[in-house]
Order: sequence, then C-alpha cells, then structure tokens
Amino acid sequence: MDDYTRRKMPLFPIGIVKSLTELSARQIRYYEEHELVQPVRSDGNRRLYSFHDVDRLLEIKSLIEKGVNLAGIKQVLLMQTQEEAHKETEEPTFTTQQVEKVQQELTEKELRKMLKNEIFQGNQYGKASLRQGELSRFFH
DNA sequence: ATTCTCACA
DNA sequence: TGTGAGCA
Repeated sequence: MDDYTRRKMPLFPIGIVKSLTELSARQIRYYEEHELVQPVRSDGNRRLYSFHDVDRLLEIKSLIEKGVNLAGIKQVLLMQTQEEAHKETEEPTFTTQQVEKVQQELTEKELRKMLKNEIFQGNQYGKASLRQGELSRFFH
C-alpha cells in the first residue's frame, strides 16, 4: 500500500482528533459543515478521520489563529487542492523571455491592486471572503 | 465511556 | 462557538 492511500485511510474518532489538533469537537464538526474536511462515517454513524484530515484541520487552526475567516480558508484549501491536482499532470514550463515580459507588465502596484479587489474586497463569487488580520499588512 | 444531532435561559 | 439534552 502506498503512502497516499495510507494517509487517506479513515483511522481515528473525533476524540483523538480533538487532542491531536486541540480544536473543540464543535469546531471540528463545524468545519465539516463548511466542507473544509470530509471524514468518513463508520459503524454507528461516527466520524473517522485520516492523517490527511488531521493535517487539514491543523492548517485550518493555523489560519484561524492568523485571523482568516472560513471563506478565506476555503479559498486557501481549494487552491492547495487544485495545486496538487496540477502537479500530478501538466507541469507548466516558461521561457525566461516569457517570465521577463510578465514581470515588466505586472508592477508591484498592480499586484497589490488585484489582491485588494479579489481577496480583500469580494471575490467573483460574491462571497464575503478573506481576512481582517495578518495578510491585511499587504494592503496597507 | 464516546459520539451524534439539535437547539438556545 | 459553548453547552446541555436525549440517543445509540
């Protein structure tokens, strides 16, 4: 059995996850409602979490402590998921000429403007989105 | 003993 | 998010 399968295997009940992440059971279940983690159900409808799930919960906890709201965390986790899916398939390749051209066209000022609109304000999905703390330093 | 869902003096 | 009720 490969590591990927091993990390996906449903192993521990919420009690163990609680001690492992130091998150309350309420929080762990709440994050599931928002599809941040998707534990498998077992025998008597009990949740079973994998190492992968625990890693995600730890990441969520870290972001929460940094002041990121659920909408923001959802964005981050979604990007990481898509990132992984891409790495396994099309590995993008750029010439130094292409990179230099983009660097010329995208000034730091423009990047900050883009981030402020798409992330700080509201994203294209009309959701609340992102933060109130940590990363706000990029927009001052 | 644990976890689950539901609901809020 | 906490917390307690009533089950399984």
